[in-house]
Amino acid sequence: MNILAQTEETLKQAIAQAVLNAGLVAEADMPSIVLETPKEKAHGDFATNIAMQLARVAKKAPRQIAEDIVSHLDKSRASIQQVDIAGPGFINFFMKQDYLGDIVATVLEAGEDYGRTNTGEGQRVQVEFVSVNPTGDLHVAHARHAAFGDVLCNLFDASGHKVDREYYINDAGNQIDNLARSVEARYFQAHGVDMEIPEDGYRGDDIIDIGNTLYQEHGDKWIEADPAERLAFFKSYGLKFELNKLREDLAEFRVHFDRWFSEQSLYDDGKIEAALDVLKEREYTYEKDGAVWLKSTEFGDDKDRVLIKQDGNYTYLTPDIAYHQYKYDRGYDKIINVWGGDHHGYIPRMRAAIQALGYPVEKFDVKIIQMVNLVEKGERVKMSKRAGTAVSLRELIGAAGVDAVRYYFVMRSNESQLDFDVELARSESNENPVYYVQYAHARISTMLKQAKNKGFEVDGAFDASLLTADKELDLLTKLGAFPQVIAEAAEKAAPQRLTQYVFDLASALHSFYNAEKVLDGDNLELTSARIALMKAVKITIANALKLLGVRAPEQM
RNA sequence: GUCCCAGUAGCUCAGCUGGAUAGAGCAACAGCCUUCUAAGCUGUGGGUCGCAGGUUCGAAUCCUGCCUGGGACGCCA
Repeated sequence: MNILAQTEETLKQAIAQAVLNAGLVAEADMPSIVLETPKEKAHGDFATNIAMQLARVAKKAPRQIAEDIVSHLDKSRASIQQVDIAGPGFINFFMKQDYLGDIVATVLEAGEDYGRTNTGEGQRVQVEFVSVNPTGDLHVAHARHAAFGDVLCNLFDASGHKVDREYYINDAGNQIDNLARSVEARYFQAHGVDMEIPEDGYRGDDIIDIGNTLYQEHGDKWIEADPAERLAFFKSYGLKFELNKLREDLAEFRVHFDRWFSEQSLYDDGKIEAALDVLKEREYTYEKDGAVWLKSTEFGDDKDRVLIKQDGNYTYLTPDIAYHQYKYDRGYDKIINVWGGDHHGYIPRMRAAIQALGYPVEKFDVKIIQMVNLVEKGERVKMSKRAGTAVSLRELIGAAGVDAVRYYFVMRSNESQLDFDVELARSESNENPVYYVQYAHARISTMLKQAKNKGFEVDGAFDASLLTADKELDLLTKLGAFPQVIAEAAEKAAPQRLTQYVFDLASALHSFYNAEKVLDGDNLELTSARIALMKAVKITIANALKLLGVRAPEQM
């Protein structure tokens, strides 16, 4: 439990009690008390708008209500120093100076656990993300998915959820046959035969690699082989090759999955049949034009969807329904999919399918990641995966580094399109906020080293009440907010809150650094307190960066 | 035509459950290193929050309509 939240809770209770004592409203009609931290210092440490909220019910002017509340407030209860009424009816609270005093000790004691909360109450969350077809390289847009999904999972974990990260491998559809035929063409090309890549084939460099590797390992063996046998082998070979590459690239990007789930396994284990049986039993399917349809319109979809095509094959949707049934059967409290903006139209039919299966659709949620446009010299670069002109994740990492790429992609709202300027990400300059934050961490490291070298007590007792300078109070307030930032970022699935926070914290640190001297031989008491403060800031920045999957360097 | 996302400072973007004078970075301008890392700090200028209505004590935020840009509307995946 963190200090700030406790203080706020006590304060809220005191306010609620005052409202009741003033007879403004019946207990049943009591609105929830909202506390905010004002931007202006003149508006106190906390403020509430409760008087305005009550204006209607109590049929009184907000300022009058505010006065009633204040006169019934038990100031002794919550470290309140002073209360003001301001503006249209805000009640501003100025806290006793030491209300922030325990924060440093709390942070130091919690260490790398500082910031963790249990707001998730152990709920089990499953997050499926990336899930790129194993037919080519991960490119820029996938990097955004990977960074977002991974940080989201970290946030869930840090806020008391139990998370499973899952990658759905599309290893059963047409595209895998296309992969096999593309590999075949590259294999023959490696042999010197000018076989063309099929129309729907993949033209990425990775396929050339596969063809060459295959040719080196197997020589001419497959040239004269039975075509069906050859394709079957090339399919499984290509799949393995691609999956390994995906795994390695993601690992390098510091993204790991708890489970790689094979679409093919849904066929092999009869899960698709089972799901179809349920849909049929519940009478949400019908036959028309030689195909089997799902009555998704009964659940708000624009039109019904085909489950089994005229040719007897499943559409993409069908195994995916079985997959989601299986997710539900595993007992998750939340099932989250991270999809690209171009798939948003897929959401209504998936929701419909879940309801048709008889499962609670509230558990299902989709986070949409909008497009990434690559920008070079101010102009958008057209990318095409099929044509092989997309910039791969690997190239991106090579150019800008994992830290910068991850930070950059999580910095903005996932729902906004993003222009990614390669040169900007590449530039190790002040345009890159990740360096700014890392620098703050490294700066503290250096200070602490200096402190040791100069013989200051680094791990001793300290008196936090000496931390009264503006910049210190600013740091303390920000430190105290960290657990709440994590909880809110998780709840709203908004990792950009975390980058924003850690940037602000770094900013406060730099500002403090330039305003005050930490190591002061003439004031050992204050020095001890400030060293403790620095350690707390360092821990908090490191914890935040860890959630972002960004390194916290000791020196730069 | 229907649906989704976006439109906020010159540029890139934040903006919480509706709150007080709408923020940050970059760019521009003016300062700060014999002192713990100047990859930093301090200050200045810069805004009809796309447009028009509505809801209310109060709207960048919620509702409706419209405009602009992007995306999606398949028995592809």
